Amino acid sequence: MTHDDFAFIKLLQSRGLRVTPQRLQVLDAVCEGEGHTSAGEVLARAREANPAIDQSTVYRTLELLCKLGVVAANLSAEGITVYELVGERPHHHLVCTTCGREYEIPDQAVQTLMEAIQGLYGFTVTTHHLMLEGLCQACLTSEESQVEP
Amino acid sequence: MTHDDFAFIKLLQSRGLRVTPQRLQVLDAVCEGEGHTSAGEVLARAREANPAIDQSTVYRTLELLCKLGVVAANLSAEGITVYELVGERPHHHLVCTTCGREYEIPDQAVQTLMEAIQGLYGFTVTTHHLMLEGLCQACLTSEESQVEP
DNA sequence: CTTTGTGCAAACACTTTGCAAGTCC
DNA sequence: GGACTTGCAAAGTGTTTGCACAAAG
Repeated sequence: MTHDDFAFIKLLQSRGLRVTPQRLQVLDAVCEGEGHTSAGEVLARAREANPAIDQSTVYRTLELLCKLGVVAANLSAEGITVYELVGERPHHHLVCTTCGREYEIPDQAVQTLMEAIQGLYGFTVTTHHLMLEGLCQACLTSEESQVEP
Repeated sequence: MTHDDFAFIKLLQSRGLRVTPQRLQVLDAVCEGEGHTSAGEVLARAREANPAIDQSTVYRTLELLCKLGVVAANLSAEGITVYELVGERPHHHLVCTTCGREYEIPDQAVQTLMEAIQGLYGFTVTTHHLMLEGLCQACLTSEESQVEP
């Protein structure tokens, strides 16, 4: 997924925020990443464009992007915060623990679970993004076909 | 939920591991916590019994307890690792973001989701414990009844 | 020119590690 | 006694903060 610099610039301006090269570089860096990107990866990627950019700028900018609703923050299974562009539709991710690939799944299946929880327990789930770990089909079949050592 | 010191001692012995006061204290500390307990809380609680116990001992013991299958580690929404005693049945947690209370829900509803994911995407989810954030019924009604400031 | 944002450096919280001394069996 | 554990202290992550200088509007 790619983003729209122009829309982002207008968004910043509409809030009275400054348009700086660093902000554009951080947003670019998040976009370059497929799926979820850690702050460290964003920093590394942003430094390709601007070697002088500081980690604190990256963290502050990511926080800003979250507040603006441009990116979303989530916890990875290792406990570090990962970021991704906010798309049009809500969705969730399946992360393969073997190959590391990420698969997007639509919200509807999960929505059913959330509604069931609401109905049964009167609990309104506000977690809008799940990252489920597991084994993807490709890794599963290749694992079955070989004898474990 | 409480635990069985005797069973734990036998488990340690059966593996050729030493039974030390620290190990019992850490297990006690995990048990004293309702629901999920962070390593820091375990340390604090264990120090009530043994002020000299070290943080590294707590971390090492928690790791051991996980390996033995006595406790399970999970990530909290804030990204810190939390521990809980392994109960008989698989279950999941609803954590209220307002009052902090935790509610246990049985595995079956969630299991349906996992099976649906398996069927639709061929992805085998290995995440066996979910912590969903949200608003519990009590907090929801008290929030509705008062005007937001 | 004023306000906002950046880089720098230091501090932070949580967790892990190496090693000598202590403890369990 | 010998192997396993602990405490201590230090280092390692990932993240946050205070502040002077730089840059945007």
